[in-house]
Amino acid sequence: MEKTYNPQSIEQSLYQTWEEKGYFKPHGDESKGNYCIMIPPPNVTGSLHMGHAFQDTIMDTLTRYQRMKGKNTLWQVGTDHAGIATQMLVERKLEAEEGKSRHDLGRDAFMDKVWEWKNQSGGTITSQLRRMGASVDWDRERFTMDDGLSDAVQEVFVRLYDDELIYRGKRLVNWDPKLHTAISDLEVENKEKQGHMWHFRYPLANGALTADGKDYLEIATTRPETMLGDSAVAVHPDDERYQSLIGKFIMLPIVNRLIPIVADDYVDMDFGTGCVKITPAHDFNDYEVGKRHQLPMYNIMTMNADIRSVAEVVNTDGTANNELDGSLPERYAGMERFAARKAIVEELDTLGLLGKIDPHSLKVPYGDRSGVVIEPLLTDQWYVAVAPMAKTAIEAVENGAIKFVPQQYENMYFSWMRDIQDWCISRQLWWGHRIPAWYDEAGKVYVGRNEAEVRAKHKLADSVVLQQDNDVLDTWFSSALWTFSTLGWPQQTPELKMFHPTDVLVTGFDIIFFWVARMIMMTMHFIKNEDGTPQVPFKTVYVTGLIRDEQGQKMSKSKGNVLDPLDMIDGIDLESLVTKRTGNMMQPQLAAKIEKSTRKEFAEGIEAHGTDALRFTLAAMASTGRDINWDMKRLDGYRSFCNKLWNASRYVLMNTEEQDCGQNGGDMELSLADRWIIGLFNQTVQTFDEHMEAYRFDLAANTLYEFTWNQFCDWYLELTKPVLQNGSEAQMRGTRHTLVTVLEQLLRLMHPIMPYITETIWTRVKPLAGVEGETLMLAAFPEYQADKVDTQAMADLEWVKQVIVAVRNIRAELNIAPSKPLNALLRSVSAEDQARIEANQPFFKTLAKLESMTILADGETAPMSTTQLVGNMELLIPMAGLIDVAAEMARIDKQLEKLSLDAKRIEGKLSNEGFVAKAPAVVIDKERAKLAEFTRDMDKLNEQKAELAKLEA
RNA sequence: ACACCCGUAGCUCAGCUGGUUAGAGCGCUACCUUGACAUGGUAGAGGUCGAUGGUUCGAGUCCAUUCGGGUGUACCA
Repeated sequence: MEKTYNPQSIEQSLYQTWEEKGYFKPHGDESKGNYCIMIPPPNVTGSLHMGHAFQDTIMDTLTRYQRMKGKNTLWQVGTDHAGIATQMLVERKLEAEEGKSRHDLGRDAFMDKVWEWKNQSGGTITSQLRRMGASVDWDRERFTMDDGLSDAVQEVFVRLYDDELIYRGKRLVNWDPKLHTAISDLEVENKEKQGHMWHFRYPLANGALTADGKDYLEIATTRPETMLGDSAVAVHPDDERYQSLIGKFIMLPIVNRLIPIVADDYVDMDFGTGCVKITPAHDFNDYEVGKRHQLPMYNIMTMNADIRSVAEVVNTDGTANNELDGSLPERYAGMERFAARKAIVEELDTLGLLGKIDPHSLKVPYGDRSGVVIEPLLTDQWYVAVAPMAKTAIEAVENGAIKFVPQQYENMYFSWMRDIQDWCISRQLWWGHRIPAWYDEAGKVYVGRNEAEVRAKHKLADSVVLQQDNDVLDTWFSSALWTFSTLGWPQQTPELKMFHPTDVLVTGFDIIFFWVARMIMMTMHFIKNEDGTPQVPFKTVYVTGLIRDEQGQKMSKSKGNVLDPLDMIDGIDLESLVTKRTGNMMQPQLAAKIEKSTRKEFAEGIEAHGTDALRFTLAAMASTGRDINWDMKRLDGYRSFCNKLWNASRYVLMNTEEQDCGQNGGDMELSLADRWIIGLFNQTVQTFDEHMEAYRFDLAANTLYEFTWNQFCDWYLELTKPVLQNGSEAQMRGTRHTLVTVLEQLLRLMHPIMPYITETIWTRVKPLAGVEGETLMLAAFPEYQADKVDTQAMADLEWVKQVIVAVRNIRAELNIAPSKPLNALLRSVSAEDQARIEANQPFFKTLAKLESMTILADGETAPMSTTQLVGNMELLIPMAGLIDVAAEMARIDKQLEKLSLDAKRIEGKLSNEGFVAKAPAVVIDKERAKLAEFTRDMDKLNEQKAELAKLEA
């Protein structure tokens, strides 16, 4: 093996081999159970970011772990067509390259363009997924718009329509005036903005007066332009100021429309004037008020959110109202909404109807894709009536059929699900699943899998012209079917039976509503268990936090703090990083600042770390559900860890290759260290399993780190040296055997998190360990074996370590070179300790450089020494002439001080009657033992002091 | 407004159902090129666990209040 760990030289070719050999596929043997994870399909437009890298690491770790445990394992991969995102991207490209809009091309030609783009560039993210080492089954890769998934989408739509869970209607929706499509509530981001509250005076009609004699009502609004669509003014029914006016009318200024004054509980008497303008076609609350009072709705805006020349008047039930006059002043026709706002305020001012204007902070809705202000607009859309499905979906989480990790996210899920609104699923886009609905010339709607089916079902003559709905479905509609559509539904495939319900969903908290909740609803509606009860899509939802930058800032292109996982793996020089971060920006003016901060933070660029180090870092940082502040230092540290493992393996190979490791029999004698490391390894396996079970990847990673570095490397490898240098044949064989077998097993244990380095080393180690198998990926995961844990050996070796540490302590304190041999004197040596000393001389000689260890007889006086306590035993290093008595006294005093403090605390506890009476016996015994130990140590230290004093005198 | 999360060493974080002397990594200090590894080794310094009050024999851990930071939902026209 090369002297230095070089991930680049091993990773990519190894992945290729794995993929070619088909190791990622489920093996089909169900005897140990099945295991399945569905990847959250990334957008085809996307490229890998830290969040993906994080989730992919977790999913791959789980997948490899379960696969090695022998389960029939599938990690299903695929991509999402991402309706709006992809369409926007291709439209921008078309505009830039050909100066054309999608409308110039027409629907079919544009769709061809998108497919062309998808086929060319849609593979970026999947090739990046390969770099992460993801063991997904590529042969089963799916795309939400491929034929099979499109069939599933159609089937679901038709069945939901037949079940009356999908309906079409004219309702108020969140309208994106830039993208010209409806969007769902979830795609709206409410941002706090500073705006104004304008007060208007609406004249009362027919000479009516308020209680205090005014001939107008004062209303307030943050969106003056909507007044063109007012159809009432509401007051609270109990409001004495206005009770007499209920049922009377307002003459709406500018439009001169007579609108009623209605009473509604929605109005807060104490807020403002207690009078509210009601604009049912442009405000969600007003829409509800309008429905209660059967108010006509005046839609005053176009699809661009410009003012119409004539308002569209719609009845509460969504039908057109042809009786009421929707005329609007000509001067506003075609005016952009914010210009209209200004103009209307000015006109009201001119009319003398403008009251005060207060600064006011309000939440303004923005489209999460377009970034423009969303307008509530009356349009015809398709909806899913989710309430009945939500009920089942809530129960599944309540009764534990689905668990969230961490559990706190269940709150979020419940609160949203219990107040869920119908889901607007139609989008006025072209890229997506076209809605399987057809209209005849009278506008009557027919839903079916295709036109022929519709005609047959409804017995429509060929002469009836049918036109398919132009809209497509929300992207999340198809994603909601992901767990079962990818397994072949609506066919009852063997895969569906094997892998559904899937085991765990790994995803970010930000898409619990978008995706997780809807997946649960859809799946439970369509997929049933053998007993007919609804089947869940997955048993566990593992929710990840966000990966932020080192300052805790969200990573974003406009902040220029985005880190690309591939740059961590391969490294990147500063110039390329600057170019990458500042190129192709939406706001080029930020480039200079980003360049500056990038040059400061990454003056040397980013070094290559390799995939394994990145994966280990992500696993180690994955503590439950909280956001992670990225730390480049930790990545460095875990690359060092890989290097450590690499070099430890080199040591093992160096001492075992072409040597007798006991593969072919022969006498074997295991040293204390051998038996200790075998026991410790087994305990490590057990701990690792427990952490994996609990989805504590951070603790699992720490367990590996601690064992590998602090025990295996720091102690065990050192402890093998004396054996390999001076041991007997049988001892050397035993230690070599332990070296290769423990390393071989350790590689298996680490493989799920660090697949590349472990596989690479394993190919070299396996023949020495006498192991068959062509890949570590498919080797059996280590199992905890209780009988391999020799507790006596472990206690003995821990004691040996303490003695060695004690000597090292003395060396450090007295500044004695590690290479200088020392002679130790021992006092208060028990029979057990004496046996330990005799049995482990080689360890003391090599690791502590102790030339001799002499046991002092009872009452024998020791020469001037410095002393350390090891349990009951005193270890003395004679230092005649070298010792600074004052310093030694001070050192002992310091220890005494600490001990007496601790002892006092325990004495206090033990003299507390409540403690002795109520604490469990085990705890009390522990405290007593501790106190005895402290007292003993203090006695010994006092004796040493006395001795020192005597010797000096 | 409601809900949830976080506040522990200089930094980033563990600390499970309350019970050794509160841990890790990085950073820092001193020493060490010892034949696996300087991407290393040995030894160390560093914390009144945000604050207050309570429950308890015992609180970093449970409860209440409070301060600071964050997130999600819903919002008053």
